[in-house]
This record gives sequence, C-alpha cells and structure tokens, in this order.
Amino acid sequence: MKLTSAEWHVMNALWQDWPATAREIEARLPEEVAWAYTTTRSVLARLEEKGAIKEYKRSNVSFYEPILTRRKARMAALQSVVGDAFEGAFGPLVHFLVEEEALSEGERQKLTDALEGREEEGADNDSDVE
Amino acid sequence: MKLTSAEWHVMNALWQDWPATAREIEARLPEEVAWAYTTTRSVLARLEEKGAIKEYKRSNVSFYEPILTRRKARMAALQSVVGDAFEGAFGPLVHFLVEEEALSEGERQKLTDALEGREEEGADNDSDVE
DNA sequence: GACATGCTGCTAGGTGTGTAGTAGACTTAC
DNA sequence: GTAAGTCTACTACACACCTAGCAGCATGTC
Repeated sequence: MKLTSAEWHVMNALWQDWPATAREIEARLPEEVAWAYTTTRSVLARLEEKGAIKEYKRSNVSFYEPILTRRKARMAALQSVVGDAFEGAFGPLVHFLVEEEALSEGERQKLTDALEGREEEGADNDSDVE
Repeated sequence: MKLTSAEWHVMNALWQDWPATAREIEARLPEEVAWAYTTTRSVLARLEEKGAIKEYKRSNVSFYEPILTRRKARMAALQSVVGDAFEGAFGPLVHFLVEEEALSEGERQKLTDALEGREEEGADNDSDVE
C-alpha cells in the first residue's frame, strides 16, 4: 500500500502511540504541518477507506489504530522509488547510497557493522504494528 | 526536482541516449508502458515545462535532451522518501535495508565491498548529465 | 434546559497526474 | 499537386490528492 506525503505524516503520528483520537494525532504532527483540524480528519478518512487504519467509536469520539505496519509501508515506499529510479533493484540503490556519499561517516560505520555482525540481537525486529 | 512515475519512465529512456526524438523515446519505454504516442508527448511537454529537459527543433521535429541529471533526480527521490518514511535521515533507511533483508546475498556482498574499498576506480562517477 | 464547545459527516474546490484525442502543418511518394 | 503519413500544438477528462468549510449532533456546565 502506497502512502501519500500527507498520509505519511498522519501514519507516523499514529504509529507513535495508539489508539489515538484525531486531536491527539493532530497534536503530534510535525510543526511544519499546520493543517486545519478538518484536514487531519480528511486524511484519516482516506486512510480508513484504504484500509491502512481502523476506526472505532467510544461515545461519539473516533479512535484510530494502524492496520498497515510501518515496516510494510516503508517497504512499499522503497519498492516504489526503486522501481522508478533504480532499475527495480535494491542493488543500484545501495550502490548509489555508498557512491554518492549520502551517508555520514557515522552512518557508513553503522552500516558496515550491521553488514558484518547481523546475527546478534536478532530479537526485536519484525514486530507486528510497530 | 521531484518526478512522477510517468516522468521517470520518460527520463530513464532519455538518459539512455540523447538527443532523442519523441518516437525514439517512445520506443525505449519499458514494454509495460503501453502509451499512445500523444501521451509520451504530453509527458515530455510537462517535463520541459518543469525544466527537466530541453527541447529544440530541427525542421519541425523536436529533439529532447535532459537538463536534470539522473544523479540529482535520484537524490531528490530518495530525499523525498526518506523525509516521508525514514525520519528524514539516511541512517534509518540504511538500517532498514540491512535489517529487512531487502538485499540479496550478492547485493549485500557488493555493499560490503563498496564500503571497504571505496577509493579504487573513482573515475567514472559524478559525470554531468549521466 | 439553554448555551458553549467540540466532535462527526458531508461536501467542495484547486492542483497534479495519467492518459489521450483532434486539428492543422509539414513531408514524401507518386 | 494530391494523397498518405507523420509531426506538433492544443485541448480534454477522469481520478487522486491536499486542503478546508459547514451543518448538525453530543456533551458538559451553570
């Protein structure tokens, strides 16, 4: 499931902690997202329609929960950009990242470490709705 | 400059070899892009309007050349996805790539090699309009 | 119980994107 | 020079997306 930019904002806020009301989500949006409350609601409605979130009411107030996991959404986003811009494979993307010095030295180091010693601490990933 | 999916198709075809006519570009589009010729032209017109490509005529036939480099377009695409989905930093993206096993063993190996021996063959990258 | 407040449902309008058609100009082959 | 084909310019239209407004219902407070 591909998300739009506005939808990412809302989902990021929701993944942070849920269930959440529209007001709570609104409060968690990054500062530069200065939407009217109704805009947040509209995006939430779209997300629900798409099946990315679930809505339920308690005495007239809507609570929201993610259905789509962050992991899956990230995967879809990457697959989309890789399909458009990197010949459909992760290899060219990785090559680009390394060659183009998009990474800071620290990031590069972490990457090296991760590539070498991936086996330790293999417990906490792949959680459900992160 | 951010490109849409349709624009990526056209730009990918154009970066392959230029200057190129609309017909040539059309012929290079991936098979699954079965557009009418006029669609290709429309996308080209939009790209020209955005300043991503340049158009010039020789006796009534338009030739196209990229202005936007592949490198810059890729960077913009990544920055956009990183901004939406990876907290705005390349670190989390890289972490994700490694942890999520998006990479095949070969890709992982290449990545490791690249990270270690980045200095050799530093000649051919960073060309202009790739 | 009336009023303020806050929430929801519904509607809307502008812009971007994907896709394509039509009309007219030009070119080439007879 | 006329017909057939090819090219361009211009226009169009549906759908998605971003953003938001309005009207009405619920709720709490005095």
